[in-house]
Amino acid sequence: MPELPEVETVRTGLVPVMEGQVIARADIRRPDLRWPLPDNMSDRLTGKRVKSLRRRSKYILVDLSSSETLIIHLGMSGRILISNEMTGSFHHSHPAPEKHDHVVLDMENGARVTFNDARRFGAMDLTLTAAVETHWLLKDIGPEPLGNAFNENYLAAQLMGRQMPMKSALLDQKIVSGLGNIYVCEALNRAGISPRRKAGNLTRKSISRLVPIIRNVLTEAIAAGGSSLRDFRQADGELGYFQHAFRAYDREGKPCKTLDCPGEIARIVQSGRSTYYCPRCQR
DNA sequence: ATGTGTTCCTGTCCGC
DNA sequence: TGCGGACAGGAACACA
Repeated sequence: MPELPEVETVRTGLVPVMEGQVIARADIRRPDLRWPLPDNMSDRLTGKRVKSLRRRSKYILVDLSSSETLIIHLGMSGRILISNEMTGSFHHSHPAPEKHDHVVLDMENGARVTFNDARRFGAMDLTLTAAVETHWLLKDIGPEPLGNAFNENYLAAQLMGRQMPMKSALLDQKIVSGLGNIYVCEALNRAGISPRRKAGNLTRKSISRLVPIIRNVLTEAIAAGGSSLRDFRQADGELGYFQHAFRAYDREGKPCKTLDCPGEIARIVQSGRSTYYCPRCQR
């Protein structure tokens, strides 16, 4: 579930259970996700208070009282479940861990935060809070698409001279960070820009239209709680319904939703990933 | 420097 | 119901 709007939704869901709370117990159930988990991860989390939960691109940043920050990336299939102690039995307890529950954090308030990731493309690391921006995973990523640094001038400069298709350009986290396959398709459809268009060939006018469209798509998706695809494990945080607003993504063969456009959505493959677009109105 | 293809891993869905 | 192949929200890495 992992583009910017979904990650932001997860972050928002974690705030009430984690912020200001002490991590009472950290159960690291396997030593690695995409990469090895940090050394002594359990000890470095246990007893630490969560000062704040931030997001950078598709990363959740958990700032701890120890001056360290837990960096979390959900990869392709990562999700975070929140559970509370089951009452009614004499011993209050949580549901038994499920398959692919790799990291389980018990908060002092009784809430349990479980990181589940079947494919294990996700990642976690611990680093000094002061050094988060220079962490190897974060140091080269581009500006936040909802921030001021992402604007017409910036994007024009980034796209200038680029031969790659627009689809690839917007997926490139160095150009702008946080977009993924869904929201790139959606933004390009709304903007009437073909995903195959060479990035360097966009007109200035086209770029000036695209920037606010990207912002709007993301903002609307965040407001909808993100998009829920095949999995909707009801963690607080993944109740999204933006998938109902898709105009292109996963709509192959269906009518284009652009006003008065008689076209239908096509699916093509670009650098190994599905692209959905309307060949009629996206040029 | 740029752009593309491969790779990591597991689960699900679709056609036979 | 089983089996094989395609495909899945990401992105680092190797290579032209």
